[in-house]
Amino acid sequence: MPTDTFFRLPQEKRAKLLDAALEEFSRVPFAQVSINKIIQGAGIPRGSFYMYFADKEDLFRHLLGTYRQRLCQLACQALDDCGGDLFAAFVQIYGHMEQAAAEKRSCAEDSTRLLAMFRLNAPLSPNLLFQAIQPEELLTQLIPHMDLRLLSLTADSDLSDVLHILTGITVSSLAAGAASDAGPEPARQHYLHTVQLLKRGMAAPQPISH
Amino acid sequence: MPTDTFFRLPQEKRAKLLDAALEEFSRVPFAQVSINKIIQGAGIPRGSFYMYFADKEDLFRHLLGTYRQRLCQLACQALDDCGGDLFAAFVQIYGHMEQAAAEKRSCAEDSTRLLAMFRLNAPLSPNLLFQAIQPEELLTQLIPHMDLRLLSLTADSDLSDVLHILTGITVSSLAAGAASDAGPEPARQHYLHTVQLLKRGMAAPQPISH
DNA sequence: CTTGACATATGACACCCTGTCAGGTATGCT
DNA sequence: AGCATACCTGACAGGGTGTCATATGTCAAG
Repeated sequence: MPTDTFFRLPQEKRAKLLDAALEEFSRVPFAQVSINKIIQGAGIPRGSFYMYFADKEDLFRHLLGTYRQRLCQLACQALDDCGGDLFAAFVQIYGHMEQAAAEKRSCAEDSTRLLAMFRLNAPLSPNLLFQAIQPEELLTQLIPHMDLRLLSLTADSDLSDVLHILTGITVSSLAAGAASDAGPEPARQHYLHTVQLLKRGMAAPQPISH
Repeated sequence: MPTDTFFRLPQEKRAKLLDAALEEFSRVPFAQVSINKIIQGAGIPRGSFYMYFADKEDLFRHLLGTYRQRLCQLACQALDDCGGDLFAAFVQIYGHMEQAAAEKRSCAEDSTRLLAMFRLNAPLSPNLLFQAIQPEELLTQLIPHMDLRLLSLTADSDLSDVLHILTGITVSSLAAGAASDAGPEPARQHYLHTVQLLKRGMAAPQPISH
C-alpha cells in the first residue's frame, strides 16, 4: 500500500511517477523492473521513491489496483453486450485484451500500457494478479449483469469457482498467445475451444455400466 | 540446458552442486534465489557455476526436468490405482503433493525438497513450470494408463486441453493451499469441488427457450 | 518574528548480486 | 618435451536495493 505521503503529493508529480512506473513495467517483466529506471524516468531522487512505496511489489500492486477497476468496467460492459452470458462475455474480453496488447504502439495511452504490463507480468505472477484483481469483489460487482440461468449452479460457491476457473484460463491463454511465435490466432482458437470444454464438462455423460 | 562439462563432472561434485541448488530453491522463491548462496553451499568458485549453467533459470529448468520425471511416475501410478480415471488420479496426486509439501521436515529427502521448491515457485512461475513439465510429452506417457471412455472427448485436441486445465487448476490450488493461513483443508475442499465442476460442466444443461 | 514540531526531500553509503574474462592448471596425445 | 584441449578460478565492472543522517519546507502558537 502506498504511503499517505504519496496520496498527498501534487497531482503532477504523482502522475509523472506512475507514468514512469507504467513505462518500466510495460518494458520488462516484474523481476527485471528496475526502481532505478523508474526514478530516473520520473526525475525523482532515490530516497523519495521509498518515501512513497515500500518496494517494487508495493508499487506493482497499486498499478494492478487501477487495472482492476478498468477490468471490472470492461467486464460489466461485455456482460451487458452478451445478454448476461458469462462465457460469451469472457470471450469478448479476451478479444479486447488481445487486441489492446497487440497494438502497444500507442504507448501514450494509459490503458494500452496497463495491458502491456499485464501481458508481460501475467506469466510470471498470476498470484499477484489474482491478489490485485480480487475475484470475490469482482464477483459481487458482476452478478447484477449476469444471467444466472445460463449457468449450471448447484452449490453457493459454484459461481465463485466458475469465475475463478474462467479467469485463470483466460489469463493463461492470453499470456500464451502473447508469448507465442505463431501469433495470437492459435492461442485464440485454443481458448475458444477450452471455453466450450468448460461449458459442456469433461466427464463422459453416462458412466459405463459393466 | 546445462553444459556438456556439467554432465562430465564427477558424480560427487555434481551431486553436491545440485544438492545446494535444491536447498536454495526450497528456501526462497525463484526471484530471491541467490547463485552466491548456491556456490557457497556447494563449495565451488563463482566462475565454475557459469561453466556449467548459463544462469539461474537454466539451473531451475534442469531441476524441474528431474521433477517432471518423478511427477510422471506418480501420475502413472495414480492412474493405475484409480482404474484409469483421470480425475480421481489428479485428486490422488493432489493429496500426495500436499502431504509431501507439508512434511518438509525431512528436507534431507530429495523428493520432499523438490516439492518444497515446487511449492515456493509454483505461484511465481507456473509458465516455467509448464515449460519444464511439458504437458504434451506427459500426455503421451499417460494415455496408456487412462480409460478414455470416462472422458467426454469430441475433438482430437480435447484430451490435451483437459490435461492442461486440470494441471493448471491443480497447481494453483496446491499453491493456494500452501500459502493459506487456514491450513490445507479449505483449499483441498475447494479443489475437490472445482474438479466436480469441471467434470459436469458449467453451462446450464438446457438452454432457456423463450 | 521567532520558535519548535512535524512532514517531506535527498543522495551518499553499505551491501548484495550477477556475468565475464584473463590468466592459471590439468590431462592426454604425438 | 611440446602442444592442444578442456577445465578452473577469483578479481572485477557494472548494476541493483534499501537506509539514514542531514537538509529543507510548512505551519501554528507564543
